Amino acid sequence: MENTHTADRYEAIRLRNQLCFPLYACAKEVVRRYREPLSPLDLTYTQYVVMMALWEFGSLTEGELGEKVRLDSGTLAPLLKRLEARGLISRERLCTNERKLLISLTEKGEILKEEAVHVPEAMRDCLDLQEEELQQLKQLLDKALTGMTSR
Amino acid sequence: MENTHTADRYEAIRLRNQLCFPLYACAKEVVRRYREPLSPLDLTYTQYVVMMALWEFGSLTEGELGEKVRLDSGTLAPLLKRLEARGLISRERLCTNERKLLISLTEKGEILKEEAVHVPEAMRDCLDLQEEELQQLKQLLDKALTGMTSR
DNA sequence: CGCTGTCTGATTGTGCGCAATTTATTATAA
DNA sequence: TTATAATAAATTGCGCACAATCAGACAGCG
Repeated sequence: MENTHTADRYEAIRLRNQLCFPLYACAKEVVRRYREPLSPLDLTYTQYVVMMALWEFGSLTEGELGEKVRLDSGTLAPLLKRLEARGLISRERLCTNERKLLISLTEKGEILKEEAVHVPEAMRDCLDLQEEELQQLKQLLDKALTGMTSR
Repeated sequence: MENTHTADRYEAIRLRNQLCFPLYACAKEVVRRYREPLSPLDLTYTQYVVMMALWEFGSLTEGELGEKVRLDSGTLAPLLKRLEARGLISRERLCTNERKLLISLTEKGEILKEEAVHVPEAMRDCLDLQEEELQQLKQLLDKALTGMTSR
């Protein structure tokens, strides 16, 4: 027993035994593969996620938007300024509460949604997994994420 | 049919229907949670991954190391310089091929391995999943990663 | 009214992450 | 044996990502 323990002393810090490393590597690879289908829209993956939130939920304050896409103000503020500079969104203070910044789609931003519907098709076969495995993976990730949010 | 198609036109770009978003969000959250257990070692998650590769495989060229941890020279070069500046690794050109840069652990870097063995314990309950689910998740991610690498 | 504390974003600083380009070295081929 | 091509890192440029800090706005209380 002691022997086994000694032999396995470093087993837990082997790369191949990590769960988080493939998670981290897989996420990076997927984001990298979004680049091509997103290039006609001239959006990064993160910008695409932000736009999806706005397409789905309409106008949101920066805080609400940050919750949806899980980004803080340090990332979101400059990103939103870039989207505003391109005329895709507007940023305006609420008159009822000047602290809050309301993010809304411009017409140009709304129109971009039409091009965006083709992105998921282009990404369909990105992960070489069966339909059942994809669902299983999504379910596990959603569960993991929920578990981490509530703690 | 046409009706259904029209109604579901934007279904695929809803945040909640994305597979890649929870993957991306989950990976970020996990990396964030590594911060605390890694702070005694004064390593970022990426640096930890690089050190794991060196602890496991010994000396590697920058190129080989990059393959193991899936990082390119643009990320790796400055990261390795920071680790070298802290005395954890050495960087030296091979005399047989001056293009290649051999990365090796210093004694200090080797010693850090002893502290690192406690990191996985601290992260054990990070993901609120059953043992079986964790294995399933790892298996799916490994498969997805393999599938993306070979294409 | 003025004080105090909280709320909401903005800013700052450091470190990835990666495409694209550059530099230096080695291999090859005319 | 020079040209030429391939290789391996380094550098550049831009955009996240996030902790920490800052600043303005609001709410509530004396």
